[in-house]
Amino acid sequence: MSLKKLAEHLGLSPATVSLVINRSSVADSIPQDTKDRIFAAARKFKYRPNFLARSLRTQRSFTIGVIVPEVSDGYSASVMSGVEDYLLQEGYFYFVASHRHRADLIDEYPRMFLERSVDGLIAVDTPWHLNLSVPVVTVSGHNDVKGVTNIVLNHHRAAEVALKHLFHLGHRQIAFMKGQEFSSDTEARWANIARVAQHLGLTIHPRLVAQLEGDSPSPQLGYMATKVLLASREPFTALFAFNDISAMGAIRALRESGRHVPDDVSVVGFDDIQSAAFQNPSLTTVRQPLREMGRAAAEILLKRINRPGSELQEKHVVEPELVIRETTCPAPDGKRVPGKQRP
Amino acid sequence: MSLKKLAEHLGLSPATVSLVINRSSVADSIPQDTKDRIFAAARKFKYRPNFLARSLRTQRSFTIGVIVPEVSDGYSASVMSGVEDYLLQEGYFYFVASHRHRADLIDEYPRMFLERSVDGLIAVDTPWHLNLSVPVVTVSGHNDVKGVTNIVLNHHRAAEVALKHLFHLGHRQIAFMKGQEFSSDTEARWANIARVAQHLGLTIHPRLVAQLEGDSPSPQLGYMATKVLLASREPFTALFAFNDISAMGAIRALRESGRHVPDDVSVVGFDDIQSAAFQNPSLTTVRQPLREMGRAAAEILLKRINRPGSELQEKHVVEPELVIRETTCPAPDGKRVPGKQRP
DNA sequence: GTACTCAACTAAATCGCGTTAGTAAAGAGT
DNA sequence: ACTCTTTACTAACGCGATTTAGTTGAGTAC
Repeated sequence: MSLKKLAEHLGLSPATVSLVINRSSVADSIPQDTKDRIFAAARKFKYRPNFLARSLRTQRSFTIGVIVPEVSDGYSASVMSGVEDYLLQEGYFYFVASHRHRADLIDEYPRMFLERSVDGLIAVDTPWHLNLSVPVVTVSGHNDVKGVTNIVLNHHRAAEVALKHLFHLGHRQIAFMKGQEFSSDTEARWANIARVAQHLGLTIHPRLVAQLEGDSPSPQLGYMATKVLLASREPFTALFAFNDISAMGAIRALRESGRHVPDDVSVVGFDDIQSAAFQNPSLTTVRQPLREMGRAAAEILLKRINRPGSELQEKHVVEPELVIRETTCPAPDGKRVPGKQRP
Repeated sequence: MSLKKLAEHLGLSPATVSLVINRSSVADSIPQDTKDRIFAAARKFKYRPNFLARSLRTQRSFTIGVIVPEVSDGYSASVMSGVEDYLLQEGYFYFVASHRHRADLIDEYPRMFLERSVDGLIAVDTPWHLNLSVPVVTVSGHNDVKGVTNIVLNHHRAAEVALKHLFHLGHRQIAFMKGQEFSSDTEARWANIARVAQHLGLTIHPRLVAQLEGDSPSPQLGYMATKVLLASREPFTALFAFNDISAMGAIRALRESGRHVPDDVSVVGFDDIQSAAFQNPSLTTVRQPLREMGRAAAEILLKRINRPGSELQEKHVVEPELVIRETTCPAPDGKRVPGKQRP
């Protein structure tokens, strides 16, 4: 059912029908009963305007593109969930594409999105350097491209709550995991850990810093990184993992080496993915409000699309939250800071 | 950059440029050097045909709609990953929408997809009854709508491998979880469990069947269902959970009640999601090839879109696989079937 | 009676492309 | 010299809407 046929059936011109259906102010002078007739016919024939045609004409597709490392990864999926929540509610749809860390795809997909006339783009945990003709919002990462809004965690606070927690439990020999270089969070996270450690008077032993190796996040990466840590024979009583997934692998490696979690080694994760609470022992972790970050990304993007004039918000900072569960406890050697430990 | 401008710049008509770029056979008579000029100019101006216009004209959008219960749920996300894999490779893009079990959205989203001229639809774990004007493929579930292809697990085999495993380990008092009614898998799964149990001579005690209650899959649901099971005081030595997520909750509930997994109670999950392998103890589970199911869905859908004449494949069955890990062991009461136990 | 206003519409252009039917010019055949 | 083919294109319509700049007829003012 097209506008033209509907108009023909009504004995009106397509123009009139279009104006009425879109509630244009030009249609103000059209009498109510004509309008009613039009609406009635539209309902009767289940008329739905063709989005392609409308988008072609108006140059607005009400579609946005989302690029993520991998849809099935819990991090991306949680962010997407928030993005979707807001977009659908506002009548927008979205395309998704997973680049799987392939540089060519990271370049290509945004172009393909533009080819398909998206009104804007959201990039999740993806290094960004392009300057496109549509608004772009990135989630996570330290992107300094002019003109893109960045939704980012307060990394300083995240490092602070985690390290202070461990510090107050008496931990002094703390091992760390560094994320892969391609993750846009890696750098900011690490810089802040270093800063907070210094502030607390903690020294980070270089042999207690393990590098996560591998493309797709999997417990396996944390497992292997922890094996390296253990092989160095440098003692540690706590481990701050890069994320919950790698923490799971780490716990397994620790356990295989005969260490008990948390009695021998405390472990702190990052993200607070769903299953973190149901690990055994349940995971102490720094929660990132991923859904909220996705929602914020979508909201800010639509704002920028619909008010092109307004000044650009370069950063939107969200706050982490320490979720204390069962993988952390006082350090075994008893170097407790008097009066400061928490139960 | 549009066709028209490109043509103008070349001193040719848009028709010619279009024919050449689309490698139409009508362009056979056009000399190679003209073609070269056209391609060179297209590259120079980075000409990309406008998808909206092309789709409007050809009535093919190279876009498909995917409807899932919730993108951030691992099950949907894994299937989507497979779907995406195939679609992008074939030059298709896709919309996603999560219905979150709201009946109105399950109705509305497919309509909105059609409004946006998708060439086909994939529904993941979603009850289906509509008969649409485009090809539809559903993943999982027992949909008997004429004209839709259904990608489905061999549920009989799934029940068989799980129950035989437990049976051969000596388990006779086995507890079960039934999925929520809205999950399209629930019925087929349960029917087959009953069938296999009967075949093995196992009786299913009605008080050892717990119902999962709640919309979004979460360990919490399994936790609560297991609490109910325990409250019945009916003894059991094994538990077949509805999925891995609920198995995680179940293990916690069992542990809280003082039971040890697997020594007191063996647990079998379903799906084999990523974190199943990294639970402690790691989860024995019936693996569903979710990615492959997604890929198959996409592949079959595109086949149906591109060969509208070909006869309809109503079902595509995929095989489950038992992954034996650490949550199952011989039954404590020693009712082993001689010569049949596996280590 | 003329000019002006207003209500109720509509014609026509446009968005960017695909496609069919056709045309003009050159060459080939007789 | 005439017809026929072939080559190398192009005009024009349509896809399904939106939107601007009118048009028409009735009513009102003077």
